Amino acid sequence: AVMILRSRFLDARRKRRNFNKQATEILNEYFYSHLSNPYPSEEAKEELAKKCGITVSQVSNWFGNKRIRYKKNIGKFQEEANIYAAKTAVTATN
Amino acid sequence: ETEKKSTRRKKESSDNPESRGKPDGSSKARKERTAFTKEQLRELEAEFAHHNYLTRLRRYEIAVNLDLSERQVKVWFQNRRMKWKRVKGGQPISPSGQDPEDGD
DNA sequence: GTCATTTATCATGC
DNA sequence: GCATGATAAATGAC
Repeated sequence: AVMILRSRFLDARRKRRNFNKQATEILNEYFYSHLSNPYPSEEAKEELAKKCGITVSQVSNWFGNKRIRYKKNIGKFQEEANIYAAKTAVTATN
Repeated sequence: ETEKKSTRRKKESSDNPESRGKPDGSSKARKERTAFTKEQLRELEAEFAHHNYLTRLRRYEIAVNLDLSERQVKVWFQNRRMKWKRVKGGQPISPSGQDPEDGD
């Protein structure tokens, strides 16, 4: 019974703009090549942010969203998981 | 003054892959996300404008007044402080042209 | 206390 | 119409 209306005038905030294709590419590469521990360190975030042309906060947001959305529906991300897994040969292969 | 945000906590490798902020299966169902009313937010923000920090007495008074738990009031102030730091430290001055948007 | 994080929800893009 | 980025309530580590 959530009868609480957020506000009459929905906050004109949250201006969302999609990232570049290559930025998403970079982020996904990192995510799927560190799938066992998708938690980039602070400096890793800074590096990703620089490479993607976005802020560190945006990198954190992206990983936060990606993690939970991946967890909630792994099946939906299987295809792209394959794609990026093939692109990167890192992870724990020692 | 050369000091900055040096030693940031790190907890990784050589121990527990899990470092921080990860609700494990040990916690009971997470509380449903409460949508605070405008009045509640108004009061909270008004109080925050006076004091960034709460005394226990004040926390109790506010909780009773707004019909919130003390925990909710506490957490709200914590989150608010974090947000304040973010906004304040993010862009103290506008380089060129202001874009006063966003900011929940 | 701070603070990265989880999670739901919001607002937008297309 | 969902995909996606951003925000905020809630949690847990420290």
